[in-house]
Amino acid sequence: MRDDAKSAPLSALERESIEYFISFVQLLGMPKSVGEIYGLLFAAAEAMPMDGVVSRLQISKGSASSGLALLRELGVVQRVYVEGDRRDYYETDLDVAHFADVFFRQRLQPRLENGAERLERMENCARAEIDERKPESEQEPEVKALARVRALRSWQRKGEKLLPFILKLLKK
Amino acid sequence: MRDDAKSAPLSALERESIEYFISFVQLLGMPKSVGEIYGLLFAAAEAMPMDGVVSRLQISKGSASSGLALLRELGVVQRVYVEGDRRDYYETDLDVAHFADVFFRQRLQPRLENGAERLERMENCARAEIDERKPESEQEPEVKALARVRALRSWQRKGEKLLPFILKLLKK
DNA sequence: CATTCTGTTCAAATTTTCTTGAACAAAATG
DNA sequence: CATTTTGTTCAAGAAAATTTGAACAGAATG
Repeated sequence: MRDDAKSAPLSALERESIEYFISFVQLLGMPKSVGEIYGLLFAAAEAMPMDGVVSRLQISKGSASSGLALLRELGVVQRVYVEGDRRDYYETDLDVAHFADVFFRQRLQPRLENGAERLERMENCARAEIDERKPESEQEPEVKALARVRALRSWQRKGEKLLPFILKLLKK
Repeated sequence: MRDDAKSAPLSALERESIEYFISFVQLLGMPKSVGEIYGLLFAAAEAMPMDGVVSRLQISKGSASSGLALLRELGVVQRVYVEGDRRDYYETDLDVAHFADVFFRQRLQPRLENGAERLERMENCARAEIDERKPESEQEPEVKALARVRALRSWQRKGEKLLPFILKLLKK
């Protein structure tokens, strides 16, 4: 039952790669361990089993398992078959774009959609507040509120236009 | 010494605005309270003192103070003078873009720069590893590593090109 | 089949991040 | 000036996110 401290220390290249991807995934709001795993696999010339990930990065089996699952779900890590070995092996292709692509689709897009709904409601609220007070002439603040909602909507639209553009740029 | 529970409850519009900006700032990795404050100020027709923020949002003075400081630093909230009142008042203009702009400049840009340096080092490492083993003919994996570093660099470049474009689009 | 090996799941522990509130400084007030 | 008001800072507490590891399930092995 061989255990920890048994595998080669990380090479300089691997360390750099790992740090590169740690900061990358953190930018996308993902946990550090996911970046470590991806960085290791990216630097690795060969596909690697989960054991390898665990022993080289000194992380727990649990983290490795769920990190790899996530990366696989994102489509940035693939499982490969290695003849004569029962274990699953993992590798990355060179297409880092999936990462960003998934980020935009899964984080930005839902946010934008949810934001659009909320804006709709905000506009209704603002209008309702104005109507309620029509008799009184003290309409100022409510009108201002409506103007704000409209300003916000214009930003929301900008975001909505930006998204497909970014996605296109990521596709080569 | 009037204290908590003294101020009007949030209107529907304010609640929506607050939730809108909570999710927005969280996307940029900022704390919820910052989104609450911004959302309240955005919906408010009038400038508001820190007390107002504290009592309407039911957050602590500390959070309000540092949240407002951050927002001011980002340039998305301004301090305004109100005659006959000792307190500072705060308001937002309608330019939500600052937010995103700051995000890109302060988060993405440094990451890209740091990433570029790291890539440099990675390429050197990869080359060094190749040279070390030149005598042996078993060069395969090292060459592969170099190819990977180069692939990564091409993605890095894409990011670098994307950034100014996004910034431009945000400026109206 | 019983055993070993591989990988997943999830509750508990840990770490990180955010919030609170009390202490403080500075400025205004009377 | 002594007092009150306003706002900041920062250590301690609370909350949220991440990681661990032990228990488990299923597949391969002999």
